[in-house]
Amino acid sequence: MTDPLQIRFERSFFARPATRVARDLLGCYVHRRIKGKEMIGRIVETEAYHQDDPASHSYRGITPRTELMFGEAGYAYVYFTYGMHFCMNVVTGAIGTGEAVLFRALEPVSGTSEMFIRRIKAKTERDLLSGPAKICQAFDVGKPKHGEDFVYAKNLYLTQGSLRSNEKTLTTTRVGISVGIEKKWRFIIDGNPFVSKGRTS
DNA sequence: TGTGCGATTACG
DNA sequence: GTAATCGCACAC
Repeated sequence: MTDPLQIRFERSFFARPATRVARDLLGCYVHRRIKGKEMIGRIVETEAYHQDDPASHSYRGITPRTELMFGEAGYAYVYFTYGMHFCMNVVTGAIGTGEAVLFRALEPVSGTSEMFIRRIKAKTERDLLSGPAKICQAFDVGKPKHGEDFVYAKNLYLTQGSLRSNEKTLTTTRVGISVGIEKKWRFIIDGNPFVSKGRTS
């Protein structure tokens, strides 16, 4: 397993079509620090959402909930569903387009004992981050406690990484992205090795 | 103001 | 297979 490089992304990385960002995020790292304890997960499955996809929240245009998806790329779009679960996206694309990439599964890299604290029902490491709502539970990402929107920005971030195509991981049997088109799910195995990215701020 | 259902998870 | 559980979007 590759060590996290701790190189952050520039906003321009996210200001591209969701399908591209979803692919390029595979192998990258999600960091979450709570009270000095850091948790890291490696992205092994993503899902791209955009305005033309009936399954996307942005399909019906700008609403109070989806306003974020139409805004500036790089912000976290976190939504609540089934009355109990939160799921996290990163907003992509140009301002005015309703796009985002959902973090569907991560491979635990470090801070697993901290993850188990919040993932009460997880029995194995594989259970920790193998689903979009599990990621939010493990990382304690959900409704802002005091009514703020972006309180997590300082402690939740992404860093660059890479991935060998068709690599098997702890949490998934298939590494890749999926794109929803008219409620039919197309799963795309990532076949393109990542080019190295220059250092960013 | 009412209602149907969801980008899910866990358990039987 | 299905309960849990509530906010959102749209119908009325």
